[in-house]
Amino acid sequence: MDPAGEELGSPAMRGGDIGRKSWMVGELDFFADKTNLKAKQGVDHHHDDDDDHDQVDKDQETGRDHGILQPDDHDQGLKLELNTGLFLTTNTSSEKSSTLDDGSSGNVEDNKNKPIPNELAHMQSELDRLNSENHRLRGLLSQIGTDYQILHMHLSTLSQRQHNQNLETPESDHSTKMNMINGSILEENQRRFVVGSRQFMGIGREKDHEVLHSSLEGRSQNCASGSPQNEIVESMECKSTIISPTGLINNNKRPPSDSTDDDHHQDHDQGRRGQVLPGRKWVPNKVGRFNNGTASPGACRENNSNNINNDQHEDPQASETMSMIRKARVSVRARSDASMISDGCQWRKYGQKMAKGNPCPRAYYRCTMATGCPVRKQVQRCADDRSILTTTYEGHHNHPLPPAAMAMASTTSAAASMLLSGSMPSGDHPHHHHHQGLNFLPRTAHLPAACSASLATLSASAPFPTVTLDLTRTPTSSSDQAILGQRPPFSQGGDNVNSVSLPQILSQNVMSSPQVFGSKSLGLHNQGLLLNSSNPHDLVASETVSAATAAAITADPNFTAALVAAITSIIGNVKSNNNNTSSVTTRNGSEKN
DNA sequence: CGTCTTTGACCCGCGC
DNA sequence: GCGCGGGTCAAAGACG
Repeated sequence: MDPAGEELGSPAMRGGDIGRKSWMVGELDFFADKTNLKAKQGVDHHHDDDDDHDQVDKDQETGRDHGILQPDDHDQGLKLELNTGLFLTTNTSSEKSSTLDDGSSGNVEDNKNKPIPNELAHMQSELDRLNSENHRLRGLLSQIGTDYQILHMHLSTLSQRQHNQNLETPESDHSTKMNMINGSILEENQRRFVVGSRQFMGIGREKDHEVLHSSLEGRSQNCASGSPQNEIVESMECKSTIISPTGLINNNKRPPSDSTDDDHHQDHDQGRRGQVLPGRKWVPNKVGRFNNGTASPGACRENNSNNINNDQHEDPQASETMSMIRKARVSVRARSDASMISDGCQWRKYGQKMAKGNPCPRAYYRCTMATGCPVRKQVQRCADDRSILTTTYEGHHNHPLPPAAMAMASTTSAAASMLLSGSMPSGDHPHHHHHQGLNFLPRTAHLPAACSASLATLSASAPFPTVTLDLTRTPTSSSDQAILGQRPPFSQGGDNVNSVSLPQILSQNVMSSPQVFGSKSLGLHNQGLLLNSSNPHDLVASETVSAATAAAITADPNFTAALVAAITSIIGNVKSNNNNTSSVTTRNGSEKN
């Protein structure tokens, strides 16, 4: 974490500031804070106890400071879950009462006659239960951490081996490259989910958290310095270096001359200050165009041809694939009154055009969090409904991101993962499909029908394949819920602590950004976000999102940004789960093989 | 004074 | 070859 980030003050950096606070939230150790736990129980069972009011007030303050749902959320069970960081208990009163009744054989009359001892007994039993749950989860977390480390080492080894093979045999098998790419995407998703759930749960020692965080940030930063450690996570982003020694399509690595420590410091300084340093300007895209494949369509095409022409060792199919990755776009539709959604990154407007067929101008922004970052985004209001804001992201960041921005940035990788599933590059270029603007999936898309038809669409229209996430639509159908609740493929067995569900995402972001989400979170949970699972193993499949909830979500642009990223990741994982099928999904949800 | 936004000009690819 | 549309550049003005 960048301590100087607290200096962020410009409007453009507030998103990053929010994201930074989310990490701070993630460092809270709810499990270690037994007084906190006790206090929560006091809130749960002693609403009328004046002695606890002070503590409740403290909890309220704490909750506001850290973005925790407030006790005045009428759902006390939910509050308890969030403060333990897990959806361990039911939030329905009936289920809660049944839980409490489990430990007592007495009847209601007995409770009336002996209210205090019974309540104490209940508290004690509840405390014991939570402690045991606590202990179990610690064990699970430890196991997950260990598994992750092992997996990461394994992938690193494989990646390194593959890297060496690629260098030895330039015309390596395309599928192998694809495996590397997809592997990196999956690994990235997994990393995010692990970290995200860890952050959400707020469990684990702070030291562990710091180690993990620094490790992750280190990997990200090391990518710029070419450390072999990064080749898993960054294999896709750094691939261009391997493919093209000329650097013509070097999308994410600055030229060696730029990768100095001074530049790193400058980048960080820029991020801390929330503005471009004096004397620093955006690298002209005449450089950028040849340095990345994410500029204008012409630049992309020019870039591709340059790349292919200048690297005789390049596998044309792999080159095309990489081009597709770089050109893949993620479009987000969300209702917002703001001029653009806040996604944690720092943007600079560089152009505005009137697009044909839309009276609303289209604004062009580029990321200014680091010199030469190739990421751009377009923001335009929908012609039909001007309350809908369409934001299209393109490219990959070449710098470490604040958590909030990291979530959104991941959409590109997820999009690439989706777009690259199957055999897209095998001569069946998406340009040939030309189903412009429809919810038509090319045959390489494996999203479940309901998902593609409602929440996310893949457009293979030229010149860029685009994933569109429509948050203006409410996921109310059971199939939608199934999609949103689908367990990520890396969630193993009965352990769901590293799986991420929509409500977890919601709660996570509620907790992450108190200034923005603190009050709204109450509305979210009161307006139909149902967390009605008492069994953690069934948690993911049992959640629904109401129309009111979706409305509340989409009304908040910041919230939308994080949500979109999370949904995209889930969709990407759903895709991975369905990777053995090949289907075409039409707008009405029917599926053809 | 430095940074950001605005906006007209320019470049490029594509379709006819 | 020409026109159109999308995307970018860069000078000038606005802003703090």
